[in-house]
Amino acid sequence: MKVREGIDTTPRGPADRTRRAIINAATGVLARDSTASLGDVARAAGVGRTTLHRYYPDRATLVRALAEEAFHATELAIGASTLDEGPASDALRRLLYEMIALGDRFVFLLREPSLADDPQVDAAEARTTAVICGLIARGQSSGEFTSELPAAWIAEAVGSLVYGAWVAMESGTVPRANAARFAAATLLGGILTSDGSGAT
Amino acid sequence: MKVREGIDTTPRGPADRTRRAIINAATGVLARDSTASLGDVARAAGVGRTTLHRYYPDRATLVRALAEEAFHATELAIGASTLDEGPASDALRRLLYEMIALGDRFVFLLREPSLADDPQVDAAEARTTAVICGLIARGQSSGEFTSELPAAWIAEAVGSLVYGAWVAMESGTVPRANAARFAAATLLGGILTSDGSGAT
DNA sequence: GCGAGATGGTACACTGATGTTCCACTTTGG
DNA sequence: CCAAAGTGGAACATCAGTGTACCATCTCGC
Repeated sequence: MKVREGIDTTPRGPADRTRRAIINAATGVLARDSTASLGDVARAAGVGRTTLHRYYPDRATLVRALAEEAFHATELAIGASTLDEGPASDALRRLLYEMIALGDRFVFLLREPSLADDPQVDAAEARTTAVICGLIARGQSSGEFTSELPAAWIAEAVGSLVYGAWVAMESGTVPRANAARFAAATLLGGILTSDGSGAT
Repeated sequence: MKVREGIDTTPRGPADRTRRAIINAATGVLARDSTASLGDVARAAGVGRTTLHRYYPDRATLVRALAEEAFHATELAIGASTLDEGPASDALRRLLYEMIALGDRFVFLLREPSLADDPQVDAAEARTTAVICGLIARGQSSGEFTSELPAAWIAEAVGSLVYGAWVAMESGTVPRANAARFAAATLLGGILTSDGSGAT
């Protein structure tokens, strides 16, 4: 039917609308419970299980499509953060905002067990990790970021905090509007007060 | 057979040794892949599937036992951190070390889907969260920790970074010996250099 | 109105995990 | 040495999720 799918977002008819609905709902459901049945997914998408299978014959096919979509969105988010421009700390802040805005789509990638040692996924993950590590390294060599922590760890911390922010939003611990700001403040400045220690 | 189990760690016979082996192996396997079959768990424990069922008739029973064990270990870790003593920042550092040392057992709690809305688990989680929030609040009112971030968010960040440290260790990104130190440095001080910005 | 496309529901076969039963074997303690 | 406890394997019934086939219905654009 179509040449490529998932790359351009123009809906081309009712079928594409359904496909979108499935992708979105499935990402949401599976991000929250990776053991959800396809029936659950179909119901969440407001679609019959038959229809779901018509678009994605396999569970594996569906998961793969979701992963590609999620990775694509992640790469867009990274692109939108213009990591090469301006101070590294500002760039990192932009990145956190964009990644947290990904919501479901980022968390799904972390939580879906079948993606754990998929070579395709590993490659995509390595690509995005490399970009983030590049930003960290830039910040380190410019003196903005500490060099006492390895860039790879900091990149991992970015992911963890984005995940933590999602969980906090999900559970209502933190309002959506504040999550990104909190995460950025924590990562960049830590939680210690600048002056050091406790005056009464 | 026994009055209570899991509370005191004295092995009372070969049966208890087996029980330990199952608990440990199961925690490790399920923390890494929550969809692992009971056959996988049994094999990892070096035990027949029959024996596994003899100790834990249900998968649900097994998971519950693992969760109780993990929570117990977490509470021990919190206790060992003596959160009430000394500067809050030191206490928090101790907590991070202890929690990261939990390894599998903490991660299992986060990753097992069936624990998601178990009331029993929620209650236990609320208890530990409250203790951690208490520590954060102490640090905030003493002026050690910033008051611009809600304590609940910081508590969430603690969990996220512990998780991130585990992932980093697991993937070999960070050596086990450094993980806790990195996580503590990140949380407390952030990644910005103290002087502010980039001199060449 | 009508045919093409899209959908939902029912029914069915299949599969893998699960939980149980039974039995033979090994180890342990007395 | 012997009984009791502990174990592993095979065999089995069950079940939920999965994937497929078929058909009735609905809604478009023409």
